[in-house]
Amino acid sequence: MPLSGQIHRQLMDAILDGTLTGALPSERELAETFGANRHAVREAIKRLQQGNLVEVNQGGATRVLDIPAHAGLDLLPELVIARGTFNDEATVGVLELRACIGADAARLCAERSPHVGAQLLDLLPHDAMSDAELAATGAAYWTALVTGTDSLPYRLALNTLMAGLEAIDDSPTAKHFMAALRDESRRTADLELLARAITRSDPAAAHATATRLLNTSITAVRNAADRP
Amino acid sequence: MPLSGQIHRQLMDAILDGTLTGALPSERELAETFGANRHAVREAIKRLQQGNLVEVNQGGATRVLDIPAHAGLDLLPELVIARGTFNDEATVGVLELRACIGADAARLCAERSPHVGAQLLDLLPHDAMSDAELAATGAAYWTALVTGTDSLPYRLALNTLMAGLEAIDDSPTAKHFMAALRDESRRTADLELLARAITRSDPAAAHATATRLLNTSITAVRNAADRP
DNA sequence: TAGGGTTACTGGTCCAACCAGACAACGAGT
DNA sequence: ACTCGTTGTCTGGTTGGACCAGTAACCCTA
Repeated sequence: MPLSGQIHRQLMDAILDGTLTGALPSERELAETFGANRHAVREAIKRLQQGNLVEVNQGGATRVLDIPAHAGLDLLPELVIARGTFNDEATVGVLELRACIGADAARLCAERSPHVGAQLLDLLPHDAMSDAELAATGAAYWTALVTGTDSLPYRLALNTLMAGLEAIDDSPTAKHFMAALRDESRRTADLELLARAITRSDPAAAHATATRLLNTSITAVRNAADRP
Repeated sequence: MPLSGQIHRQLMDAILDGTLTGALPSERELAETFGANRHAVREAIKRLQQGNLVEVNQGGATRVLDIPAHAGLDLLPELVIARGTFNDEATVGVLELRACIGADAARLCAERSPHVGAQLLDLLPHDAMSDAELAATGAAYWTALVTGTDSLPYRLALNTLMAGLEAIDDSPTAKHFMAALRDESRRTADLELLARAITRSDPAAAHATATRLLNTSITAVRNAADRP
């Protein structure tokens, strides 16, 4: 990993930990403590700034912002694996958000792009698939569905949420989450039902089926989290 | 605006225009064409990288990524005012997303934090309010409601969506959008109904009321867009 | 013609300055 | 003793030039 990337990560972790609050040390100081050049530090800070984690003032100090009040959804991947360990609460939140948006996307897709239903039928999982293939097929399924909404914001929201969920892979403490998501990808019956609802332009059925499908994972994960 | 910020903006615009595709010119070239130092260019590119707009490879070229496939929701502000002029289609998408998430947040808030209802009653608009006060009160209302979901992801989603809608301010071609959003903030009756549904822990009513409230703005905006 | 090595390009890092804005400490005037 | 302006020193912003570290294309050889 490039040096500026390492610095970015360490600063990010410190901010999410709460280790780093208020005013950051000066760029010159940070450069010295990290044993790096000031430019490397600046590039790291530029990325934090882009993520609305810090506020930079020429002449004044760079300050850490209140995360819940200022950060955007692109923080999800960091949140899910914050503090080095897996963060159950945040991940359930991501799944809830996904259920809400996914169901609405299904509705819009049924309204606007019924022809996508046929594509979705080609993206149903088989029993013979490996875990990796399963994940890829699942991602392709939802990508196609969301593309059918004809709405770039929905598409971007899917990207952001999937990035958040992919962060789970990096954490060994999250096996039950992975398992629950795999189980969801294997629910061929519901996935097919959803595809057919879209094909026949039935927004209400699409919404209902998607809600059921996506909420099942949430309860599965909740149960697994309670008895680990 | 800092120089690196200007460069960032120009590159971003060129990417969203489709003017800039495939491989970017080298950092040294860009520095020369912008009449700036290479470090300034690098900082701009670091921000593009953080937004998943470009892919940087040491030794190889920096390439523009496929935006719908890779960018995240934090791109919304840029999207709404892309190409210098206002982008109706994207903005309607943002409103739809907001309606979907806002209604779900209302449901969760009613389930988990009924006490927030009282706060919301204090954040109802008065007739005497100026446009700025109205906007501030509206923002505070939804912030309090989303905080009641006890879910950081929902909070971050709100931040991202509000950032997208605030970008409208910068565009003079979007008066009808501004007007529609102001009208929404003035719908005291529905806002109060929603607050009371939350107070009495009635998720279904909260969801329904929020949906009605938020969808009204969408149709209002659609009508205004058709007859400008 | 197929292979490998050289070379010219890419981004990554460093150093050492200097510019520009903010802010606090200090001293003159009241 | 208090107020207010000046000034010094801190902050981030920008510059130039140099070198390291990869990639990829090119050319020369077997």
